[in-house]
Order: sequence, then C-alpha cells, then structure tokens
Amino acid sequence: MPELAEVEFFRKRWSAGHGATVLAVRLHAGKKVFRGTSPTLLKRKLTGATLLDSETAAKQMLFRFSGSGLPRAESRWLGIHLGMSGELRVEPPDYAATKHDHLILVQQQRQLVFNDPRMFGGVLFHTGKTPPAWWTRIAPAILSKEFTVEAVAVFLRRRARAPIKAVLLMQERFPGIGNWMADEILWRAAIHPQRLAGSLKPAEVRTLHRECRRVCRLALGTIAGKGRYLPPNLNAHIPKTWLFWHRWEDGGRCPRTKRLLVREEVGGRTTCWSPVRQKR
DNA sequence: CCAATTGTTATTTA
DNA sequence: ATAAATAACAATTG
Repeated sequence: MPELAEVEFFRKRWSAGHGATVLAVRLHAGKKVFRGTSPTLLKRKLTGATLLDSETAAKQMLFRFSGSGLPRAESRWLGIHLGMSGELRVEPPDYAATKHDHLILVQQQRQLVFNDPRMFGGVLFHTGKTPPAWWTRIAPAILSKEFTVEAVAVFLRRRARAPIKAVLLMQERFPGIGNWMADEILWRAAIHPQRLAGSLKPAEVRTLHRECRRVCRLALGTIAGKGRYLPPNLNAHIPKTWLFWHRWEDGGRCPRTKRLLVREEVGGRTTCWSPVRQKR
C-alpha cells in the first residue's frame, strides 16, 4: 500500500512512543521481513532502549533509540520498509498479537506494531553513532533542493527507451513515488504514460518536475497531515478532484475532462490515464 | 481455479 | 556491457 505520504502517516503513528522505553520486543524470527537482519541482536539491543525520534525518507522509516545504561552508548537504528502490504499501528498494552504482526515493541502505555501479511516489507537494524549506509544512501528527496529540472532531464536521457511511467517508479531518482503517485503526476502533467522518457520535450520535462513536487507536497499535506494533526484514516482527506479516487473504479471518469479513464499495463504495472488529456 | 494487489530484486532478453 | 522486460516473492480477496 504505502508510498511517500502514506509512509509518513505510519511513521507519525509510532511517534506516540517517542520518549518511552521499550520493555520487551516480540518478533517472528525467521520470517521473510527479517532477511538481512539478525532478529536476536535486534531484540537484545532494543530491549531497554528508549525511542528518541524518527524520520521518513522515500518509502523508508528510521527510528532512533538510545543505548540502555551507559550515557555515551551508541544509538540503535531501526529501519522499516512497508513493502506492498505493511503498516504500523499503535495498540493498547493488553493487545494480543495476530498472525502477521512480525515486530512489536512493548512500552508501558502501548504496543508499537509492525504488521505485513505479504512480507515484501523488511526490517533493518544498526548500532553506531551515526545513521547506517542503507539510510544515508537513499536518493535526495523530491522536495529537496537537489531535485532539480536538470537532474530529472539527465535521468530521463539515461532511461530514454523506457516508458516514462516505469521511469517515475525508479527510486534512485524519484524516491517515494509509487504506482498511484506516478499516475497522478502524469495525469496532472498531461503526459501519456507510454511515452518514452527520451521523447519528452524540455517544456514537458519542466512540467513533469513541477508536478512531481506538487503531488509530493499535496500528498504529504493531505495524507500525512499538517503540524500535529493526524487524520484518523489514511487518504480520508484526498479531494475528489484527484485522479486517485477514480483510478480503480470501473467506468471511472477523469475529474477534469469527465471522459472515461483507461486502465492498462505499462512498465509491468497497472496504469490509469485520461486519454483525452494525455496524448501519445 | 483464475486474476488482482499502492514494491523490490534477481534473472532473462534485447 | 547496458538497459529493459519479466519472473519471483507471499498472502489474501473477489
């Protein structure tokens, strides 16, 4: 499920546990979400640690914990990727874990739950004074200064023969963009998803860049919430003027042209577009 | 039984 | 050799 803003939404849920100690760690060792990680080490190092703060980058979250005991102890860094079906929840102290709750951090007042039925998500763990490489090597955010028109143009030239839809899903240049955001961006930019990346004119590249930023900003504002306010459920505040609400319904119509939307596979993913608005 | 799913990676093909 | 297409992963739902 989760793309950029949705990931931020879930991270904020767990911020309920900032400043609180982890009394116990419950996990499903051996499950696929722990590939590349030692569940034993994670459990040992996080038990007794305090959750200090957290951040989001692309589709990943990083939670920082103090070391227990020694004041100069190294930090503990927990990375979570939600994959296709993952979510974070906050449950009461007496909550009983269910089948797909692969990692639970038990605190005095609550349990922080990572649930992921399909297990395309994953958990990473690191101990050290600075954030690990798997975190710092994430590409610069779309809303950062480094995400320039020129950087987009260079990338599109290198991926010239791939459909633009597929290129927007490449995390090394468009971190956090997933299937529905890519469609939303192309729909707003009025670019056909099957256009080859190298065929975009300079003006179209500028538009694409601008709509990438706009969709990220709007999605973060409506899904992840502003300031301290967290919407009760995901997507609750997305306006009906977005492609988002119409892309999956049969007979769905473009919110702008009111004409029927098209749904087809592009770049290996189901893609929705408005044929009147987005010409080949 | 078949097809579908908002993600990533390994493998195969061009 | 490089990049694009495809398969695979796992679980559930319609």
